[in-house]
Amino acid sequence: MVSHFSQYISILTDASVRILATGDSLFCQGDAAQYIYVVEKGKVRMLRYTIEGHQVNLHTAVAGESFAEAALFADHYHCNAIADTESRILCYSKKEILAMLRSNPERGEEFMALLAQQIRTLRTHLELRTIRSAFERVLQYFLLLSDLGNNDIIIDSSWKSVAHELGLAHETFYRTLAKLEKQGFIERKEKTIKVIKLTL
Amino acid sequence: MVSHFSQYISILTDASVRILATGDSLFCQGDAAQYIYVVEKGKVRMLRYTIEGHQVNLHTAVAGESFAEAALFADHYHCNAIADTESRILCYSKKEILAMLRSNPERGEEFMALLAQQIRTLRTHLELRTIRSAFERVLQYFLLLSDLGNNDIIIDSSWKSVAHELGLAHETFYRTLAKLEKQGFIERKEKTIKVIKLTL
DNA sequence: CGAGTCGTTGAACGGAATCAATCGTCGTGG
DNA sequence: CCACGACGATTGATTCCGTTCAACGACTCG
Repeated sequence: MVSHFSQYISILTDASVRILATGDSLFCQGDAAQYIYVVEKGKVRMLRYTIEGHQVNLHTAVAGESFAEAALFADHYHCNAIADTESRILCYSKKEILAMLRSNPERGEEFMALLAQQIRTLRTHLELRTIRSAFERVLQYFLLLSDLGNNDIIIDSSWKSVAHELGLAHETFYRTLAKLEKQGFIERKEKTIKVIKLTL
Repeated sequence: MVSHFSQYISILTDASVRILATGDSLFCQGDAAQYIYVVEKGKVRMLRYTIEGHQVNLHTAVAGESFAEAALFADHYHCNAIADTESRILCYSKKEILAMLRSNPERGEEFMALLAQQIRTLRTHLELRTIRSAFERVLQYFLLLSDLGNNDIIIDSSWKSVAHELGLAHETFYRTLAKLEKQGFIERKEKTIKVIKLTL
């Protein structure tokens, strides 16, 4: 989720800059993978399309995050990236990055750690998706967030996007929130702060 | 999915061996992460538990695969690993692996590629889970498999485990298979070979 | 030859998606 | 400044479809 890679990547290599308007495409599935990216400002959403044309969101990278790192070791991108809002994107050449990682073992290790972190995050998401019940799913989501920085959870994104992240219709998510609160599992102060009450 | 890491890891570092009976635990969530592993024989399933005590499978590593690589960069394991069958496991010390990766940039790069591959696999799984309709989900699954080695797909695992991988009840999966065949999207020769007919 | 499991199909249930409507807020432009 | 549109948050009613329970044949394994 959080990427610290962007913080040192910029020191070592030159980046070109791309400005994207809302809805602009950065790359498409199948394009030759030449760059990896850091969001300086804005939001970039990665998605694929099903046969019926439905969109499937893979990830949304926000300011400060790098993305498409996995493309370092692939010939082409395996998804599409479009700007969700007006965005400023730093583009780092794969070749330069690879050269840097090769010549600089400590940075290489940091990069591995970044990849490992992403794997953990993805596994966690996958774990959530295997929970069928919306109630259990949302509860587990909060529990996972809570044991990182106990008790109080602050959600900075909109409920709607959280619902989407959890793979639930937003209506279902709202209802589930209300149910969790009614049954005393959570408490909601204002719209952004959360407290977990029970872990049973 | 497929890990080639195991093939060269054994050349460079010594591994201790653990023999597990069916149901034996290799490590538990929260244990200090000291080793990463390769399945020499058998199957090891990684899982977590929800609050209600339900099991959530994260991954099943089979013979030849490495697993828990992400733990290289974590203090403790974030899931449980238990043997699904009698298994023989090679255990590699984190410290030694890290030292090897540090001193040997090419191997480090291979390892990064392995992690990147896992990220791609996980993303694909996540993508599939966001498709609500069982019909589309299964179809998309076959399409993803087919554009790796076009047309014919050979499934080596049981339908049941595929169903589980897709997050579907096996009954639903069987029905969906039949429906896909009836509508001409796929063809089934015997139980293991598949042919995709339409991509519309 | 049972015991166990996979593959398969039928019937019924439940719960999440979907459609729909309301309210509040925020930003935008006339 | 206010009207307007856009969107998030919320709740109600209905539909749909995947799960679950159940039963059966085929096959393997001990």
